Amino acid sequence: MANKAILKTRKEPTTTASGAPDQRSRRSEQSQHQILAAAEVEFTNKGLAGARVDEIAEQSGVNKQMIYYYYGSKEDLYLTVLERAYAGMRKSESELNLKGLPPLDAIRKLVEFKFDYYIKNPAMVRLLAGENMLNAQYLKKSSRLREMQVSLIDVLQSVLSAGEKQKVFRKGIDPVQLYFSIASLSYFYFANAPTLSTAFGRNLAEPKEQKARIAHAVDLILTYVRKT
Amino acid sequence: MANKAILKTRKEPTTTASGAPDQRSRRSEQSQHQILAAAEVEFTNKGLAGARVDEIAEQSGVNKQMIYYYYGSKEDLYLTVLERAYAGMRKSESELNLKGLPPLDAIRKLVEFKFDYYIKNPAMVRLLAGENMLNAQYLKKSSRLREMQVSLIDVLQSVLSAGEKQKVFRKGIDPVQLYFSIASLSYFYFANAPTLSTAFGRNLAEPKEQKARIAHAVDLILTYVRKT
Amino acid sequence: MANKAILKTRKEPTTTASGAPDQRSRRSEQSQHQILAAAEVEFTNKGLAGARVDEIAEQSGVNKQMIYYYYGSKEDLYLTVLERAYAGMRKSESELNLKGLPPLDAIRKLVEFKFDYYIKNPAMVRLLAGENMLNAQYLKKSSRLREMQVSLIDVLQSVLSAGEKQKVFRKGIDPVQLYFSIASLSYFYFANAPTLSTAFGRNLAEPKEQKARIAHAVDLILTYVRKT
Amino acid sequence: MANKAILKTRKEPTTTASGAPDQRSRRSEQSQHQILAAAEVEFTNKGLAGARVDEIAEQSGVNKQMIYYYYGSKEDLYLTVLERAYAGMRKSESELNLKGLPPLDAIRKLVEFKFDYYIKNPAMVRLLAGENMLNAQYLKKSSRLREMQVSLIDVLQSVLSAGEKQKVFRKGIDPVQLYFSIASLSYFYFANAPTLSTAFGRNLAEPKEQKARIAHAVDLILTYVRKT
DNA sequence: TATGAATGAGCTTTCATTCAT
DNA sequence: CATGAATGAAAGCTCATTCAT
Repeated sequence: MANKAILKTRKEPTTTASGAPDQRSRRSEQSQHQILAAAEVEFTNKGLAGARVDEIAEQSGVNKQMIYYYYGSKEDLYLTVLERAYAGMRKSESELNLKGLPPLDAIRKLVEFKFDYYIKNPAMVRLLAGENMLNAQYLKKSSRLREMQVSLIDVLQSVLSAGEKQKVFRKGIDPVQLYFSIASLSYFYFANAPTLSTAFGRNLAEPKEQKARIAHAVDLILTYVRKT
Repeated sequence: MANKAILKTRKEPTTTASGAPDQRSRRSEQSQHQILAAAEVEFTNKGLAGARVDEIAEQSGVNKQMIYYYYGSKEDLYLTVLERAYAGMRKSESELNLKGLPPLDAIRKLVEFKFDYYIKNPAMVRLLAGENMLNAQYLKKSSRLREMQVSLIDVLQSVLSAGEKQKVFRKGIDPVQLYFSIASLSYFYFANAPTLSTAFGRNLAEPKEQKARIAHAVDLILTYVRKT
Repeated sequence: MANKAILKTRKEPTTTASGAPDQRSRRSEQSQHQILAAAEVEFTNKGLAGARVDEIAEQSGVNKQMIYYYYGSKEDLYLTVLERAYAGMRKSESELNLKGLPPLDAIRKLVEFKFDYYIKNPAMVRLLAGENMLNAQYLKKSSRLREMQVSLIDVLQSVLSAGEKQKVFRKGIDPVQLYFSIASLSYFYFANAPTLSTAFGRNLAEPKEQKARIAHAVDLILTYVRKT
Repeated sequence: MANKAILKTRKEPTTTASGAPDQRSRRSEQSQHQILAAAEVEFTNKGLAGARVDEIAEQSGVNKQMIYYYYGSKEDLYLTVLERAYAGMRKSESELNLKGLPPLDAIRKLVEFKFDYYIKNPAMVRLLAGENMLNAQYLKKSSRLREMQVSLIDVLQSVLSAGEKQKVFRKGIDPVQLYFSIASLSYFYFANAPTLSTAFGRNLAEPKEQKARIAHAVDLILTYVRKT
């Protein structure tokens, strides 16, 4: 538990040391970074229950005890990995700048961005899947995670309003429902690639398959929002 | 491993005993059924790695050894649970009878069915999520699972052709892409309900939310297929 | 434990039913025989600790419970196998009829018999090895086994006396020591064949190797007893 | 399996640390040594199948997990015990220095050495017996064991040649056959002491019995090699 | 900070034995 | 006599965590 560890010995990870870090903290930062990198791989591949602390230690090249020194427990380490993954995604979303685009282009870009993000960050899909298997209990537990806004809804609302005003979009589109749909189309493809590839005898990881899928999704969404 | 167990002493589960089962086999069947029921709950809630054989034994009210007697190993039991879940879903799909309906109604029914199935069989979503985390390795391993056809594609193809002929559907819709989209919309909603509910501060498990979601999904898909 | 079982439900094995056995006892006898045959193989191959009751049941084609019905416990079954093996060997020894032969021929025959017996009854060697690993505890426990005389010592004594009288043997040969030596030469070769074959890169199970070995042993022993 | 463990996390036992071992490795070495000592007793007394890891842990006074930490598995631990026992015996054999002795003395010394070694290393006999029950499978598996030469054959060959040249030995003695005979006489006596003591009502472990036995064996072998 | 060693609870699985029919 | 089902103790092994330096 995160709480337990904090009450005991958990060192605040030296993520953003103000001023110039000396040699010691630089080495420390490197260790922490290596642990996180290995942990992300391990948790991503095997989930929280399936992940092994020994494996993370070995893969990171760092002594096992250091994991406890820096992160307190396996669960806390998992939480840190999860927080960073969410933070990275939120950051990318916030850098999208859809508002400046023509509404149709904005929607297209959003759909493509969603697919793109999972292609470039496959860990995210699996971390989400794992966290959902755990009923989002770590997401709920983390104050840092709870603070992260899903800013896209507001942006989407703006885009929809603009599109409506410009008479290119139909009226009354619920931004949350639309966002869910866009999220569904992108997430599902990557999260279920293993079973789908097996059941359909196609390799969904191939770029060609991915492009066709994205094109279809864009088509589907744009057809929906467009004023007929 | 299924193979290992079969090579040893695994009893063939008495699924379909020809003729009237006597008292003994009836009790045996009951034990097997109780094990399966408890196993489904456990694997669904915690995944393969997180599931505990002890817990399955306790919840099923059956001696732990019986699990090994009937199913050989934890992995084999998981595989059996997975096979049954898939079989149940395929069976439901095969009973859909979409071909007799007007094309638009058929598509609507298919979308609603997908949502409905997950509402009534929440285990399926989580088993799929878990199996995808394991890269579909058990799906690949099982010959029974590999044989199960995804019959819906053919049906969907027929419906699309009919709709096209009747000039109610647009031309050139890829049935697989459309099926993926329908599957995405339904699966995502349930698989990601925990994180979505947390992040959006809404309880997606509420019937009202579900109905709104289904309506949106139907709208999205029908708008797409309809000839404009 | 044999004692425990006898106090409870152990059926006296129907080994020698006086008069004509009816159908029931014939089937019973067959079951018992099949169990014993499979048990001998299992205990011979794996020793008492390594043997599996399940395996004996499967190999014998008899229900596992029958093993307990007839023999009480795994240990009792082992004891029965051991007793029968010893009895068979003692019987063969008693049928040797060395006394009628010229002393030198008698000794030669004894040596050859010892080798021969292990060739034809390889189980005996391994049962002896196993029982020695257990510090002969079952041999000690069994009254039937304790009663079995090693009649060969008396015979050997007679042969040595005769040889001495006929001036073909040296004087003062200790029959027990000589017997031990003969037993050593034969037993060792078979009991240690696996490690010897491996360490020396020769296959001691080959007839040619065996014949050479027997010839040497005969030579060794006869050279010893002969009057010079 | 040795391989499996090595592929995983088995620590290389710190047998010969170059340089001065610090306190930490000294404690580690002690733990490893205690485990080995207890394991030798357990495997010697009960064989591989009968031995209990719990018992080894308890007798060694070391946490059970340490056994897996240092040796990987029960089988690997057994293999290590076996390797060490063989290595010790081969080392003693190599230190015999028979070549400098008069041929008859050399043979006598060899016979006495064989008996002596088993008297001083009773574990060896039982480990050999156990390994033979397992068809020498660990002996075969171990590359270290396969490399250990049975140097005595060469030495024996030299001695026999010298004896022949000096006209004290008969011609044409096969060194391997002679070695087998010497090995038989010594091994059998100790390996079968439990059953022999029981069957003959004598306690073969008594020094007096042992001395008489050795004298007989020496007599037997020397009579054989001597030129008449 | 860093490391190897150690711990104890708990995990999956095995096995001899017994029950109930 | 015979059978499949059931039992409980214990086996080998794993794993997150902590100790000691």
